[in-house]
Amino acid sequence: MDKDFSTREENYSKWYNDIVQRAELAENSAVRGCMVIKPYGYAIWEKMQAALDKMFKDTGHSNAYFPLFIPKSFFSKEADHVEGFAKECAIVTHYRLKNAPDGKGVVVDDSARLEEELIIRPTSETIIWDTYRNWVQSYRDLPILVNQWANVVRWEMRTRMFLRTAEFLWQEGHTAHATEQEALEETYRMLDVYADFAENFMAIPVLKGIKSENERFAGAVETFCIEALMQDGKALQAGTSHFLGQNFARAFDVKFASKEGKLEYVWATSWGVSTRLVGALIMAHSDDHGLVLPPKLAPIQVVIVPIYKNTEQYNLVCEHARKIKASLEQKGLLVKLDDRDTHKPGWKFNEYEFKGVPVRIALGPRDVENKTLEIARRDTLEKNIIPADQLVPHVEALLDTIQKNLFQRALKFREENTRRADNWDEFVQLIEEKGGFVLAHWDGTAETEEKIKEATKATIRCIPFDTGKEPGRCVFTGKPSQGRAVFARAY
RNA sequence: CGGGGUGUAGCGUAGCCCGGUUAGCGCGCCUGCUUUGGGAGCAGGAGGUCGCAAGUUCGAAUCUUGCCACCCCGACCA
Repeated sequence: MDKDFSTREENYSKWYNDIVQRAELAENSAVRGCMVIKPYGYAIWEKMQAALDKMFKDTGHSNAYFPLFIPKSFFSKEADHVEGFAKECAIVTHYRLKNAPDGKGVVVDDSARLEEELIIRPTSETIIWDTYRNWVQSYRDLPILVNQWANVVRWEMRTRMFLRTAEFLWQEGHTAHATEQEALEETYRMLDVYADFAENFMAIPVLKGIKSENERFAGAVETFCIEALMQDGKALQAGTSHFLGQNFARAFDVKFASKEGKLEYVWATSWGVSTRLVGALIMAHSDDHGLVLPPKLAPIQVVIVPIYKNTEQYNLVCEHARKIKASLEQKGLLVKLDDRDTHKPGWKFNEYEFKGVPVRIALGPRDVENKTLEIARRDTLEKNIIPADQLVPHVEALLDTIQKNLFQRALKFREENTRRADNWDEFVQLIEEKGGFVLAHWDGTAETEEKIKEATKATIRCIPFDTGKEPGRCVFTGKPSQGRAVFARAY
C-alpha cells in the first residue's frame, strides 16, 4: 500500500488531488500550470465529448476549427472583451531561435520579432467574428451554428488540476443570427443542453440562471450559467451560455441584408464547457475510496476480476469470464476482463475502486461450480451473489440504478445545503460555517455584490430562472429587492 | 506579486535545533519459494550529485549567504 486516501473532511484539496493521482486521471507537467491528461482521464473526457457532440449535432450545429493564434489587434476591437482577458494572455512575440553565442543551448533570435504579436487564444470570439464577416452577406447566410473543439490558454496565477489549468480543452459554440429573438432562443437552448448533460450524463444537479453584471462574460450582454454544488460546499460554474447581442458584430463589422433590404448587424451567442467538467465529476461523486463515475461516462462500466489458485483454475475461470464479457458487450456495455496474473484479486478490487468503475464482477471456481457471480456496485460498495443466468439483465438494471442513485444523492446533498438568509448576521454565519448555496435578497448593484465578496468571499453564482418574484430587503444594504440571488463561495 | 511552509531513492518520509563511521525506515521495484474470494508472507537484492551554488570547518544532509523549484493562504479566474 502506498498510502491511504486523505478523507474529505480532513483535507478536501488533498483528497481531490489524491483521487486525480490514484485514478490516473492526470498529473502536473513540466510546464507550470499545465497538466498532462493521462489515458484514463482522457477517456472520460472523450465520453463527455461524444455525448455533448451528439447533442450539439441534434440541435443543428456543425463543428469547425479556427486558428490557435489571434492577432493582438483583434482584441482591441471589443472594449469589454479586451478588458476581461488582457491580464491572462500568453503572447507570441518571435518566430525563430538561434544557437546561443556561448554555444550552450538556444536563445530567442531578436531579429525574428513579429511585426504584430499573436495572442494564444483565451477564447475565440475575436478570430471567429473576424471570419464570420466574410461568411455573412444576406439573411440567407444565417444562422451560422458552429462549434469548435479546441484548447485555449489563460495564464492563471494559481492552478488546480482540471478546475483551473493554464491550458485547457473545451468546446466553444459561436452562432450568428438574424434576429435578437433567435439569438436569445439559441442562448437558452444551449443552456438547456448543458443542464441536460450535467444532470442526465454527469448525474450532477445544476441551477440554471443569469449571471450578475460582475460575473458576466467580457463582451456579453447577458450570461446564463449552470451552477453545481461540490461536496465541500463550494459552488462550481459548470457551463456558460452567452447572449452577445450585436457587440461582436459591431466590433468586427458583420452586417447582413435583411429581407426588407436593410443592412443590419448580426446577433450573436457563444457557449462553452471545458475539462473543468471532469473536475466537477470528481468532486461531486467521489468518496474516501476514490473516484465514483456515473455509468454513462465511465470508460469501463463493468470490470471482471477472475479468482483462482492455479493454472488449471485460471484457465477455467477465464474461459467463463470471456463468455460473460461477450454477453455484456453484446448489449453495448464497456467491459474489461482483468486477467493479469501479475496482480492479486484484492489489489484489483482496490484499483478499480480508485478508478470509479461502476460495477465489478468477481468470478472464482466456487462460482463456476454454483453457477453464480459476485456483483459489487461502486456507489454504495454493496456486494451481492446472483445466479449467473440473470447476469445481463441484472447488470443493465444495476447500471441504470447507479446512474439514478448518484443523481439523487447529489440532489439530496444540494437540497440539504441550500439555505435562506434573511439578514446579514445569518448570511455571514451560513457562508462561514455551513457553506453551500445561500439564497438571499440583494439590491441588484455591483457595488453591493463587491462588498459582500470582500466581507465573505461569497459571490453571486446566479439569479435562478425559477426563483419567483419575492419582495424583500437586501441582506447587506437593506434596500428593496425583487427576488433572491444564489450566493456561495466558488471555485 | 505579498504572507507562510517544504525540498533527502520512483513515491512517502526520519535525521537538521546540538556538524563526526558506510544517511535510516515504509511503500514500490528485482530474484526465489509459499500464496491468490478485499492492497500476501518469508528470505535475499538493486536503487541516493541529501534542490543548486558559494562560504565556514580537519570534517556539512545538518551552520551561513545567495539562487531555484514546488505546496498552502491571498490578489486573479472557467
